[in-house]
Order: sequence, then structure tokens, then C-alpha cells
Amino acid sequence: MQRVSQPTIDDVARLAGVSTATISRAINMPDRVAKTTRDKIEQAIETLGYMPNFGGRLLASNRTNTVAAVIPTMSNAMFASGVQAFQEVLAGAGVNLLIASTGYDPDEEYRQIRALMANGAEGFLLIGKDRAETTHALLKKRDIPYVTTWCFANDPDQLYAGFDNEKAAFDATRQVLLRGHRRIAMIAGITAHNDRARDRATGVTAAIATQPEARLVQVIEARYRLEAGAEAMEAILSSDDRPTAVMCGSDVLAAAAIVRASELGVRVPQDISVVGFDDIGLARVVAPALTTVRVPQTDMGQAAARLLLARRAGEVGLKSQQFEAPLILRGSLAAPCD
Amino acid sequence: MQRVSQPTIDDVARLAGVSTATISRAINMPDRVAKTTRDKIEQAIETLGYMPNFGGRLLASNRTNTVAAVIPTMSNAMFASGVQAFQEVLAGAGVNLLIASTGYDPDEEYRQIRALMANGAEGFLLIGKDRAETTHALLKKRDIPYVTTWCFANDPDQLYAGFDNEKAAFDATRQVLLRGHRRIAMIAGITAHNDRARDRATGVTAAIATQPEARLVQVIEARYRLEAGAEAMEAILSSDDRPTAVMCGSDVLAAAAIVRASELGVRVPQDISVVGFDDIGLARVVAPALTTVRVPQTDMGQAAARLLLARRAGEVGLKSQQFEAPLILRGSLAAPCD
DNA sequence: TCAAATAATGCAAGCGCTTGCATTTTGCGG
DNA sequence: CCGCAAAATGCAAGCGCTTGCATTATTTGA
Repeated sequence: MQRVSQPTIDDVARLAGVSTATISRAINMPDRVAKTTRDKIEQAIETLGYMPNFGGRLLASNRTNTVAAVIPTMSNAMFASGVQAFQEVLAGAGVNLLIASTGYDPDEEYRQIRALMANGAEGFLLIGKDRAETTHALLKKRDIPYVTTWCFANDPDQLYAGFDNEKAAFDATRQVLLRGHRRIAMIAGITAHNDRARDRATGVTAAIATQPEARLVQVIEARYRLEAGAEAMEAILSSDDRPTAVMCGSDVLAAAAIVRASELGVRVPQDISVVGFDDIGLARVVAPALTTVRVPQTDMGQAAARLLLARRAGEVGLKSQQFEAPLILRGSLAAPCD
Repeated sequence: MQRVSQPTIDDVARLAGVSTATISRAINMPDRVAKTTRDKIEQAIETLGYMPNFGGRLLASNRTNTVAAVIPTMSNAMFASGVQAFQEVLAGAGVNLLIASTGYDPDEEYRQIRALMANGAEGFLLIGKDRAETTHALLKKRDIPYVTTWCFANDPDQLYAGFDNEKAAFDATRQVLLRGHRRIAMIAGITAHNDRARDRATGVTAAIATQPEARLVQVIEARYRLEAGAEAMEAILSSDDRPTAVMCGSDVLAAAAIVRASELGVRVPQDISVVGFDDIGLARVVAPALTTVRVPQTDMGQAAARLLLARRAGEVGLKSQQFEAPLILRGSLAAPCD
């Protein structure tokens, strides 16, 4: 193991003519070192180009200053702003962010979390509640702090920074019903291993159940990809019990649905209304613009970071934070014409 | 420093009745340990719930198994797939990914890189060539491997996994000219501290210069945000020397431009053509669909990861990789009607 | 069956830093 | 100018793991 020789704290100590302890203090608790010594030390550090060895510091102090976010995927704007906000707050506190993606696979999630723990992650940002039992056990065993986001529950044992998917979907659907829609279809995300997708579907169903004349005519599960949304819409339009509104589990599905409807000569919203979920960039450029549930990505990301930082700092009695996910009205939703 | 007592390698050694050296080998080079001992050790690890201490391992081995990606922003789909691909390849090699964003600020980039180095980053994925001189010095001093992406140059001293922005923009513009456009405007990204935005603008300009009757009637720099693209388009449409085509520095700008044009009653592509750059999801849902330069995000991300892994493994003589960024023809580009 | 070759394991010296406690220096009131 | 409290600094013992080399066990070939 031939090491590229980097200056160590000993070199700095020698050059500055003080002990390594003083160097360490000058770096970590500057005000416990006399100004003149500190200057000498800074000078020495500068000329040597010294940078503390991560491993040494870590071994001695047992702190990595690193937390991890484990998300289903980064290729979708779905989580991007949330993670961005999370990272910004962390960076402000001098904490680094490790990131990994799972492709919505609980086993992969377990593996990634394990790997990240072995690589110094001191805390986690996790998406959703669906998770392998082993994962919980792992986190618990090590007593690793984590905050769950993109969902919410009243569970005093868990830290959440999220919103209630079922309620958001319920409220959005109520607004659709309010406009007179009675035959509604849904293009849901894949609900297996995905509580958010499931809760959203549940919310839609529950809302429809509150309105006796209303019916959920069709539910199609689709992966969060444009092609899948287009296909699902096509299937819906070709059914002989065509709905007047389609609730979608994500903006990607909804935008693709709108595009495909247009291609097939079906007008949105005159012939059929479409409602999305996420409020990502897509929602505003599709024509007509998408009425969609706004997921409070930035709020969640920031809140999650703050909670994690607080837990790391030893604060106790922290409270989960719940945010609103309101329906943003745009052109894709209107009263039915028939 | 009261440590939560986690089992150490000594505990495992004691329980398994072997030396710590054997434990270490069983973990890191399993085939150098007899099957029976290995089983015993695995058993002990299991019952103890042992997980190697990161710091100890790191200090002794001087390897963190972590690389970092430093990107301008995550909130834009612009880099998402690239980073995703990068991460996937790394994960396949058991390497973790640290991530940081800079907001297109070179000083912030420097700070982040510094922080990441201090936190064990053994290699970097960097976007573009524009960078503070100090950053290069820092990387060089520590001899940290890094690969530059989202751009390309024939520089044997640097590792690139990217494409030629200028050429891509040039080629795309040629195709626009080929269709008869002679008055062209550009909505560029902010070019300060951003070689990609600059190269794209240069490419457009250069292509237009090859066609004597063609003119670049207007160049507006805009941040990569929907609002900025909309505003820029509005400015272009209100000029009295209205172009027949608008080249955009990104899909976000282009999609917003199309939407705003439609809102203003200007038809795309009949009245004005619009060309984007990136080929992110937006491009396919806007109406008309966006003709755009496809940035080879996945290719770049994967190639960058492979190069970095190879460098880490000590391979020398690695070669930069250049990818194509072809123009994808969709509805937003047509021959001019006037 | 035995020596030689090979495989498996153990020993113990670090890796570079932090930190509790001991010691020295400085500052200040009298 | 002295004595004392407070501030600054030094000492040295780890932190948990890896690995070169030495030692012991096992296999192989004649």
C-alpha cells in the first residue's frame, strides 16, 4: 500500500513548532488557540498544502459529517428539487450528501443502505414507508437516524417530513367531482412496493365513493414513463365506457396522457379532463397546462435536512412535519361537456 | 466521546476463535480463508451484527470507495439521467457517490470540491471546463482523478466523457438553415462561467456565418428557467425584425418559448420554428414536440464512471470518450412560411 | 511415508487524528 | 514585582482496521 505522501499533522506541527494537539485544536476549535500560534499554524498549513486525513480524523472522532439520501430514481424530476433542497441545507451545515438509487426495489434499497452505512452515512433520507423489514432492523440496530419523506403518518416513533398522499389525492378528486365528473378513470403508478402510488389510488377511490352517482370506471397501473402514460390513455379512450376525467399518479403519466389524447383527436379538457400529481416542469409546458397536485418538494427536502441535523446534534423530542399538497388548477381540468 | 458500543473486529475474532487478521481477510479477500473458518466467521459476524468501522478501515487501507459528482444543479432534468447512469455504474463496482451542487458558481464549486475531498472523495465527476484556477490547482496537488463531462476537448492531460457543444449547435443550426431559415434568433443560457452555454452560442453563430444571406438577429441570455424562456420569447416576438427560427440553449428555454409563443397567438412552427438542446422529458410533451439536440446523458454518465473506476484501479493511458449529440427532428422545426 | 510446496492463520506494527489531563505561559490585581 | 487564576499548549493513549512477514497446518509427489 504505497501511499502518495501527503503532509500529515506531524509535518505541520514540526514546521509550526508546536504539538499536534495544538494543530488539531487550531483546526477544530480555533478560539482555544492563541492568535499568534494560530497564524503560525495557518501559515504552515498553507505552505504544506496540508489537508486533514479523513480516515484519521474519523477514527479518532467517530464522525463522518455525511448523510445519505436513498431515492427510487434520479432520472425523473419527481425527486430532483427535494434532493436539491436537502443538499443545500446540509451543505450550509457542512454536511456532505451521499446518494443512491433503488429503482423502486426494496431489496436494492436494503443493499444500498447497507453499503452507505458501511461508508460512513450517519443519517438517511428515505422515500416512502414501504420497505423491507430487514431494512428497519438494520437501521434500528445501529440506531441510525433517518427521516422518511414523500409521505406522512402519525407515528411518534418515526420522523416524517412529508405530506399525506391519500388526502392529497382525495382532495384533488373531490374537486374533480365538484365540477360534475361522474365517470372517472385512473392511471396509477405501480402500487407494489410503493405506498405513495397506493395511497394516491386509495385517495381517488375514497373520494369517488363519497359521491354515489360517481364511478371509478377503470384503473390502470403504469410505470412512471411517458410511453406508459400514453399507452394507458389509449386504452382508456378505446374503452366503451369512456370516462370524462382521468386522475393520474404522476405528472409524467398525465402529460403523456394529454399528448396521446390530442394525437388521437380527443380534446383536453373538452372531451376529457386530466389531472396530474407532482407539479414538475412538464406540467406547465404541456398543452393544455396540467391541473396537478403540487408536491412540496422543497419544503420536504429542507425540513428533512433540518430534522436530520437536529437529531445528529442530539436534539430529542423532534416532531414530524406535515405539508400541504394542494391542487393547482390549470387548463387540463374543466367541467364535463356531455 | 462516548461511543455507542458497536462490536469491533476484536469481538468477532474472539467469538470466532481466530485472529483479527483472519477476520479482515475473510471480509476483504474471502478466498484466502478456508471455507470452514469463513463459515465460523460469518456466523460470528451475523450473531454480533458486526459491521466494519469505516474510519478504522479507511485509516488502515487509505481507501474510501467514494467518488463525488459536482454539478450545477439537480433541480433540472438536465443532469439527472447522466448522474443516474453514473451512480448505477459506480454502485455496480461497490463505489459510493457523494453529490454536491454549485448553482453555476465557480467559487462554490471550489468550496464543494474542497469539502468533498476532506470527506473522502477519491475522484470527481465535473461538469464543463469553466472552473476556478484554484480548483485545478487543488485537484492537481492531491493528484485526485477526475473526469470532465458535458463537454469535450482534445487534451491528452484531461479525461473527458462528453460531446462537443459547439459542433452539436453548429450541426443543428445547419439543419435549420438547410430548411431555408435566414433570420434566426437565439435564447442562450447565461454564458458567464459556462462553457457549454458559450460553445452552443458559438456554434449557432458559426453556422449562420457559413450562410451569407443568413443573420443572427438577436441573442438573449436567460437562466435555465421556464419564466426566463417565456420572457425571452416574448422579447423576440415583439421585435420588429422577427426571426423565423429560434435556437435555444436548453429544452427548458425552448419549451417555455413555445408555450409563450402559443399564448401570444404565434404558431409554431408555421410562424416561427423553435429548436432546443438537451432532449429531456419536456421536449416530448410540449406541443408541437420539440426538435432538439440530444445530449447523450446516459452514455456520458456511464463512460465517466468507467473511466474513473479504471483510473482508480491504476490503469493508465486511458482515453477520453466523445459522443454524438444529434438533432432529433420533431414538430417544432419546419421550413419558414414567409 | 516423508520432505517439500502450498495454503491458512497469527503477530504486531502502524495508519493520522482527537482529547482528557498535566504542565507551562500569560495576564492582572494588589 | 509577586501570586494566582485563566489561558494556552503539550503529552500520550487510544480509535478499529489492514497487511507484511512469520509460523503452523495441509496437501502433494515420489
